Amino acid sequence: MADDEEGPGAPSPTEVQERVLRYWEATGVPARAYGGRPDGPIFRFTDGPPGVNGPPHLGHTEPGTLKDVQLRYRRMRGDRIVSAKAGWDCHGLPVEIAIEKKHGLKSKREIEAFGVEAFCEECRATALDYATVWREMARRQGYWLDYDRPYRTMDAPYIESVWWALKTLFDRGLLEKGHYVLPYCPRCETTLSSHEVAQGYREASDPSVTVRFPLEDAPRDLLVWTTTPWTLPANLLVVAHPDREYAVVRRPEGRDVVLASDALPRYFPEGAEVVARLTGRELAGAAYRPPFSAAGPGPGRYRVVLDGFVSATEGTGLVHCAPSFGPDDYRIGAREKVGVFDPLDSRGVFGEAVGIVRGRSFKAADPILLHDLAARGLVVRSETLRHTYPFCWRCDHALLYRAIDSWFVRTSRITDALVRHNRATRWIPPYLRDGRFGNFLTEAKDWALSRSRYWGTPLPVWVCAEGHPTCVGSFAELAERSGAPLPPGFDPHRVTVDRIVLPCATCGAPSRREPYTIDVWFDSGSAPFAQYHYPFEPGPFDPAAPLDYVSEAIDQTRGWFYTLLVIATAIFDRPAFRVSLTHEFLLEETGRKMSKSKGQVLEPLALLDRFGGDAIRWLFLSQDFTAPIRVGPTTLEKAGHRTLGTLRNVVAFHLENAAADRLPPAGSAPAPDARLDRWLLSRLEATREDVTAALEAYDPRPAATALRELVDDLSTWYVRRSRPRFWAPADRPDRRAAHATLSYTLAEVARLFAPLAPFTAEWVFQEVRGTRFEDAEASVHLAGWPARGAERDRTLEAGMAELRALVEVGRELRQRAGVRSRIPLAELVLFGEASAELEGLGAEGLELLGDELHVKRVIRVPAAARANYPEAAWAVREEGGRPIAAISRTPSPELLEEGLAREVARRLQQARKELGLRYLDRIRVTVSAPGALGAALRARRSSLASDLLAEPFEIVAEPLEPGPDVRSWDIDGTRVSARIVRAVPTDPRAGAGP
RNA sequence: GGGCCCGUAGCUUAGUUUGGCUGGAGCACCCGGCUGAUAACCGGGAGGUCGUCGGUUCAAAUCCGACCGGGCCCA
Repeated sequence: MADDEEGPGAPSPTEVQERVLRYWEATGVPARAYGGRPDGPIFRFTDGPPGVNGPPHLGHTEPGTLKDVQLRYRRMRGDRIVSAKAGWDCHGLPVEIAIEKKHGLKSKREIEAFGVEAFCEECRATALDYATVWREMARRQGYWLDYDRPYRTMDAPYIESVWWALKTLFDRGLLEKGHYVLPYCPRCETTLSSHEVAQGYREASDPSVTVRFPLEDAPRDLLVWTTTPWTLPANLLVVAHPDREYAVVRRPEGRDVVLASDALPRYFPEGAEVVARLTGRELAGAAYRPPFSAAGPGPGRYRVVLDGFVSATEGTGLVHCAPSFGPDDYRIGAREKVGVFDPLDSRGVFGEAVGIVRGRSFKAADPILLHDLAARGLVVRSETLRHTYPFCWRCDHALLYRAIDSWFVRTSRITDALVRHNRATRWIPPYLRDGRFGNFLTEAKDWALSRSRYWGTPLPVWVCAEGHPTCVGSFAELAERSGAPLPPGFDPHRVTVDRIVLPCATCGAPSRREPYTIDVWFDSGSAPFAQYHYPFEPGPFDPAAPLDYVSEAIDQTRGWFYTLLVIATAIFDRPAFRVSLTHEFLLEETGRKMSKSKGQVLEPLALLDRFGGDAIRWLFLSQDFTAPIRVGPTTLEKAGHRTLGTLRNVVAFHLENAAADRLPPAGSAPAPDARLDRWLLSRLEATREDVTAALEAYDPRPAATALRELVDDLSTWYVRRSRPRFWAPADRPDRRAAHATLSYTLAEVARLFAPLAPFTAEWVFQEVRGTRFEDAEASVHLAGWPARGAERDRTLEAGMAELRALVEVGRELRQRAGVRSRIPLAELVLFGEASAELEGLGAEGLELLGDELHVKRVIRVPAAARANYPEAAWAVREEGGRPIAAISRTPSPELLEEGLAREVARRLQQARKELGLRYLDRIRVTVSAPGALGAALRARRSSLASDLLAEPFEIVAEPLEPGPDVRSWDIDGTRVSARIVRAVPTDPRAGAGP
């Protein structure tokens, strides 16, 4: 700040950020800080690995901020961070889809023609395409992790650890093959897990049709409702509810129809003729003609069966059942032993079995099938329904549910343990534990783990012709079982691993690898141990210890949080994490959802450049991030302003003031006498307590609030009230005490801010301590967390709060008296007994009050007679019918004069400022003021001159000639003008200027 | 249809767990003041059916119930 290029005032947030980044990078501060103190208590953390084959959006800065606050706090506290590694999620469909697009590949057949090995190589090459952009975003928001040595889910050691985990599950009977109905993406030609599906629900229009199923042995038709006409060719059964009543309704247009009685109003006008009523049970067994004959005959097919799942609120109470295409359908089909019929190929296209839609994709078959049914008079009603439907979370294609072979993690067998371990974790906000997350656990379905894809961790299971599985848990085991050493630099991906044939562990017959990769969420859920190549290499991972802290967005209740818990429970039988801090998504400034697919994305790097990382951090931290937060240029502009901007300005004031007399930074904690100083130190300690408690509790919100209030107090009370002390000569003890107190406080404030606003905090710390951004050791982030400071003086804090309330009362009285603050008033009277707290401030308190309100005398009158203070002479404030305070209304001529002289002084100060002068710049002044005002000025000439650093300071009666150096004002009807000239130019360039 | 969360001034919100003074504050607006760091600050004004209705209570933004509206998750 001593540089002459830098003018007075605080630097912009961007300047602060640039300066700090340069310092950090030049001296290597982050690398020293990442891991915390090597011998400190362990703080277990894992960064959830983002997929980085695409660019980040602004929303990704929010979890980074919340993680970073806690990590910085822990480091300053002296903890060892395990681990401080960044991680990248490298596998999976997002990467594959990018390569498919690049080469115009449209199906798995085309990928195989292209060559799986080459395809995977390209996936590997592009998986981290945007890692540098992500890293840059972290850099500019001040998210400190080790990005030089990240863990990567595609690395061989990582995969080996995942294999170890899978083998552990396999040995415990928790990894099995099954044939179930699963969500399936026909474009990607693979199954998805339920938590992947959960990410992709959206509004869609589908047909809603009611179709006649004619009964074989009665002149009646069953009315069957469906929203998926394409499943009708696969129909094998109709399901009725056993206990509901069904009605047989006479229809003029054709045969009688059967439907649930309570569905009648939805289909027919009141008064429809009901010819019979019967229960579902009585319907059971009735045979019908299926709408299409594709599936062909089979035992038990095409009859009414019973089940309780039939909905009472939708449809006809008679449900079409195609066992291939729905979980309930499958269950009922299996129970009734009618087999399955699936006319679709792996791409969801109809084959030969259903001639009229052969070659059509499943959804495209709907209108053709409906047309055919209508032509046969079987369609009773056909409408369009808007409802939520699942789409592929990565390629956006409509999903279907189909029965298919898949490998499962049997999460349904460990539900109790999942629930128990979840109960031992702390969620912020707390309702997630038993709410959204807890509910999901109790309903946990088996985790469909396998994917029929290419770029992923290969499922380490080999199967012989007999179907015996052999699970491999390490590369050594693979080599041993296969009887041949693995090639040097063995890469476990497809196709290399597919070529390895093993003897079956059960029967010795040759076994081939199951051609699946696994769900990428198993990769990321393994991160806490796989990043250390556990259990193959020594490392800090402790199988008994949950992570101390994770933080992600709310959607991860179905994603990473979930897979972490499943894996921790199934393998280590413990909770996955002690504390989860979960935030809601960001909204655009307009309140709309931030969408990555719809363009209009706020470019995070540009915004971070423009407003600085601390602005966006503060935006998240000072609001309730458990609710959606709106972000945009306008909100960011304001975000850091109030608190961080004010702090920068206090520091700028302090620096300039200290530089003026070359006062050194405070060393240790000062022990000042002045009440104002002691009050500030007490407030500082109170804030330290609050911030520490908040961060100990993992919730930065109260910390941000406490810091904001401290900065407010610092700026609007401490500095303002201390101004005369700061202007005093440098050898005055009071000046030194004020300086030391402010210097010390600002350095401590910097440490308290460091976890939340690391750039601003670093700048404050360096500037206030005069360390000049030179030495890594001097970084605030290596400075340690503030220890307990001076004992709080709660009486003083309360007394000062009361005093400030009295100032507000006084201001109101002045307003009512109609006298501007610049004109001193004679007397302020306080009525009644002072509180003990206020009493504690002593005479100094009253002086301070008088000073602040510009009143010559403040007295306290215990027992007041209201009549002694008539309205004409006094403005009186009453509360509850009793007078609280009174101020004398009318200033004497002397007071008036003093006020006017002050007014002139103020305008001259204003002029100094407008001329861009610094504290120590001297000026030459000639003031023209007539009559009494002139006399008043003359009487105060010497003090005015020294205040204004004006020499000479002349006062004349005659008007000044107008000119460029002359300003003139009208002060309460008196014409005043002044010529102000810089005495000695401080800046050579300014001196040579125009 | 089920679960969870939310609804306080034009906007952002504190207060709700544990019922109690006149429901605070910031931004924006109007009037006034102050200002040798500040896009700062201070006083006054205007702006509130505390989503609606009902209940409990001496007392309800706060507790209970129903409903309305919004969001998210799941069927």
